[in-house]
Amino acid sequence: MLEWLKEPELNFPDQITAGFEHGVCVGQIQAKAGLTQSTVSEYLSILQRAGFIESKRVGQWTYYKRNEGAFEALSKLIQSNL
Amino acid sequence: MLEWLKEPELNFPDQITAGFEHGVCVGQIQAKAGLTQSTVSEYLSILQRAGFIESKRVGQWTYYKRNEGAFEALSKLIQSNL
DNA sequence: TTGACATATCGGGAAAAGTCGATATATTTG
DNA sequence: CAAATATATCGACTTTTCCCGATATGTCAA
Repeated sequence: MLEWLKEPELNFPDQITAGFEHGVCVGQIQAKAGLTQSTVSEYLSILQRAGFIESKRVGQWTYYKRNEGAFEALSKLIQSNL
Repeated sequence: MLEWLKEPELNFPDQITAGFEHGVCVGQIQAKAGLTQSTVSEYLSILQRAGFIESKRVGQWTYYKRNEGAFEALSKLIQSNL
């Protein structure tokens, strides 16, 4: 999922509601993942708590997008401690 | 354990048999880890199969040391794909 | 070759992670 | 407000991972 969210336009061409400035909504991710709605929702919330993605509620949809800063920080941490 | 093996002289001052050119022996790692011999042995063999450490049998001892190349490769992979 | 020591492998139980269906909550529309 | 839709949460079950004791293998020294 994190890979997918690197290029939302490419990986979620079916998302019609507006643009991708807020990210991708749960339903789109679920469809692509082939897991149940509850599993995907929980997974996304874990990633969010870990700081890797951010969410924005817009109407009845929740959009998730990557928090690139977290990945940069992790990359540096890994580089210096691995 | 991987952290420990970055500085064997510092982390395993009790190892007396020769130097550290071959790495650290299982018993030393086990003592520091506080896990059973079998657990540590299995763990080390997993890390070896994954390519992160190398082993050298010297007499009745098996010495393990980090394979820095694997860590560099992983670091690059993470950097470019994260 | 036998006994002592170091390590490896095996089988199983406990803990953690992954996944699901059912249901709750939130939002929009009529 | 009621129905429809999207997402979140809960409890249970399954799968995977972790860790152990017992035992096997390999090596050294007497």
